[in-house]
Amino acid sequence: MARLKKKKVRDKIVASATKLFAKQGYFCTSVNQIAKNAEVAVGTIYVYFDSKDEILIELFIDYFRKLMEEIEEKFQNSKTEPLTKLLNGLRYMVNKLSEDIDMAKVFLVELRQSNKALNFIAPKIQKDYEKLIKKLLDEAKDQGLLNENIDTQVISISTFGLIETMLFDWLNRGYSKEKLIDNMEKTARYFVNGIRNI
Amino acid sequence: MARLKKKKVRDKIVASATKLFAKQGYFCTSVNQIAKNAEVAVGTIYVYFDSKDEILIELFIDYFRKLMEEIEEKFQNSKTEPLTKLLNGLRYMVNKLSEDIDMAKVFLVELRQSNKALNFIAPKIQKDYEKLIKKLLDEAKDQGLLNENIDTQVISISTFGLIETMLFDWLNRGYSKEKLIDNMEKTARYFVNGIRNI
Amino acid sequence: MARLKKKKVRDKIVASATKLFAKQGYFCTSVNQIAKNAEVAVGTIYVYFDSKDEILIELFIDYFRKLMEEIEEKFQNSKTEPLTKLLNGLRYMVNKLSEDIDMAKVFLVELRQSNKALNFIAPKIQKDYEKLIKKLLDEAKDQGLLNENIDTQVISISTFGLIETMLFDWLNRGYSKEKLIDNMEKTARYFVNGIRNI
Amino acid sequence: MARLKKKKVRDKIVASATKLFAKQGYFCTSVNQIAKNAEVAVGTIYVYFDSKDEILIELFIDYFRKLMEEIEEKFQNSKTEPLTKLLNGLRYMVNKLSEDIDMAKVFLVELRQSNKALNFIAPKIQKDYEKLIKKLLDEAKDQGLLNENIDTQVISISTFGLIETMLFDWLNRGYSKEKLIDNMEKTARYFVNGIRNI
DNA sequence: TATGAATGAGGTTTCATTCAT
DNA sequence: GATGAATGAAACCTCATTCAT
Repeated sequence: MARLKKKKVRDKIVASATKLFAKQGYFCTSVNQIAKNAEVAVGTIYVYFDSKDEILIELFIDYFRKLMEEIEEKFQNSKTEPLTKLLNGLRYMVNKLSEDIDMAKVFLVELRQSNKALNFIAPKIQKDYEKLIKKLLDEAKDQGLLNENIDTQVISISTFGLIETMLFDWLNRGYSKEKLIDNMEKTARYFVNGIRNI
Repeated sequence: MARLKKKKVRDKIVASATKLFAKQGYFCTSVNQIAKNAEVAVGTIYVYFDSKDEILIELFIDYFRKLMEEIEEKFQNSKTEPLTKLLNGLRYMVNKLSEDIDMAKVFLVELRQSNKALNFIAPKIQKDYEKLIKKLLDEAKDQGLLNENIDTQVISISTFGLIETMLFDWLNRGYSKEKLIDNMEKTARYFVNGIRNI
Repeated sequence: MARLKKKKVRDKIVASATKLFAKQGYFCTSVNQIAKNAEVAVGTIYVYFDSKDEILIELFIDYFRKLMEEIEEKFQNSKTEPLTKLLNGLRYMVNKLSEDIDMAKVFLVELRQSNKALNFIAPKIQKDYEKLIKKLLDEAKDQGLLNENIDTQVISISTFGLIETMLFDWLNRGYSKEKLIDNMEKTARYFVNGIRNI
Repeated sequence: MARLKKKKVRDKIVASATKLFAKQGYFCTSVNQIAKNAEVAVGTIYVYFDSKDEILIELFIDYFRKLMEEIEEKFQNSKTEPLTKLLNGLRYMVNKLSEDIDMAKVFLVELRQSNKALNFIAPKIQKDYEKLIKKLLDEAKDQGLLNENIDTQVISISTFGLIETMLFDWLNRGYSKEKLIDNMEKTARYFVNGIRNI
């Protein structure tokens, strides 16, 4: 029971921080604001986190690990053709992030901050993503779906960027989620068409 | 002569700010640091700029306007095939930005900050870019180089994202400029291949 | 207990501010000085007050409300003749203010500053004072002690001014408190003689 | 001609300072503002005045000297009864100050500032005023118009205060100049009635 | 005389963090 | 664990004054 409550307080803080970071950015959000919004005292935050930096970091790691696990599971279980898997994966990620706008905003903006703490996290996230994609592409190569001299690393980087870009544009212009998914589908298809062996 | 000196001081401030914003980010750079690095007094900064925000904004506008003008000129003067023009343009932008690493960093990171100031600038920059690209793509469509149902807006957004992504990856991993250009070439070719009418 | 301490810190800040505002004026007193003199950290001041302005405002309101309540009580309880009440009231106010020189100085000087904050406070104080005096004078008129065509509003304004002037002169020239009270008695008597119906 | 221009520039500065001090107060007015408003360069101000303080001081002295000279002349030339002269003098001063609202504001507010510079000037002004009034009252005493044990010093102080108060109230509440003059007449008559020997 | 860019000390305020309760 | 008053370094910005032109 105590355990449960502990979880609840921590979650309230994370939710509050995510929301405020998304709305105002990391630097324009004060720990006092996070506390007030989470309906706890400032001191309480420091019971669960060592510093303001830590909130951001843990928030990221938690979210991204879950996302990666979900994707990986999707990739492993299915027997679909690898390039279709890739399209599905990209759609899934965009869809998932679009369901938690606050997280998406934090993900897009703060991941690029040259914040001391994040300097350490951001590359790790991207590396995890790349490993996933490269495995898929190697599989595709093995099946002869990709030309031999296609650079799989470049594709990893690019697809990550396309996800970011599409989300960022959507957040900025505020159109419907359907339009976002449609845009992502299109750009992913263009790109995959470009690398597919014909 | 006085005019010349005035220009010089302003330029020193802009250079100092760009460098520091790139290294530490906007929020972790203090006006005092900018002043010290530019070898002027703090007060001098406020002779040329109304606020710290203004430095960032003017710095962006100045740089981006120049970049856009150069690209536009390249596009207009040449009689090359439109899709090749697009490839050339993307290469040119990456090349240009890679030559001023500090500016590139600021461009990639701060443009996403939801700062009051930037909320105003970022969309304008992207809109300028889009207009340029769409004109090119419409030209390509007219010449039958693109399939009729290709979404030119999505392509504009995507190519902007690919430039950002490639640069960001390069800055993070620190490989050679040749490798960066090569990566950009590849991803651009993949993408253009995907939309080209065959 | 915590409550008690909280009250004490606030009081220390108010006392420190009053003293320094009196000695140096509002603008020549820095928040750092107030903090140092109150033996608290600068930040502590902003726990209790929103801004430097607020300190001045709250300090005034607190003091003046108390003073008005005391006078009102004196006026209501006594069955003395109204014009004697007036003389007593004026003497009481001068006496009271002379006992807290710092407060008197702030009262005399800062009340005239056209500070945004004070523009709001000063009129309120004077209105409260006027209401009190006019009630007394109307009473006197009813008893036939004042000529019918005496302007009670003018008298309110004037007596307020006489208090201010006598105090200001005393502070400037630094004579004994007895002399101050004596001067106030005299001028009040001259004035009341001038309006009394004979 | 050069002389004339010199005068003109100085006057422009004084007029600008008076206006701004009246509107914003001494401390909230910057030298740059004064310069801009006077349509001269900042440096020019320091050609004519040693410091910001000096502007305020000279502005006061200039104005008050003229005012006193005018009153003195009025008092000397006339053969009117002294107490009527006093009433006339008070009316004249209020009338004069009410014609230059900016100067009146500065006069009323800044004269009380514990500004280092003015600490020296304010008493001098009041002393000049007192000397004038006491001379008049002594004359009245000699003619048997005042009771022997009337305190002429107190009256000097009080009448100065009444002028200030009436003006201050007028500025605060913003009624017509006729009403101001009427109020001053009334309060002066009440007061003089109170001291007149009957 | 007149200019106005340059100065830098000092102003108010914020805020991540601590610690006694 | 939970609290929130207290801290003080450091942030941005102002402004009276100077001085080379």
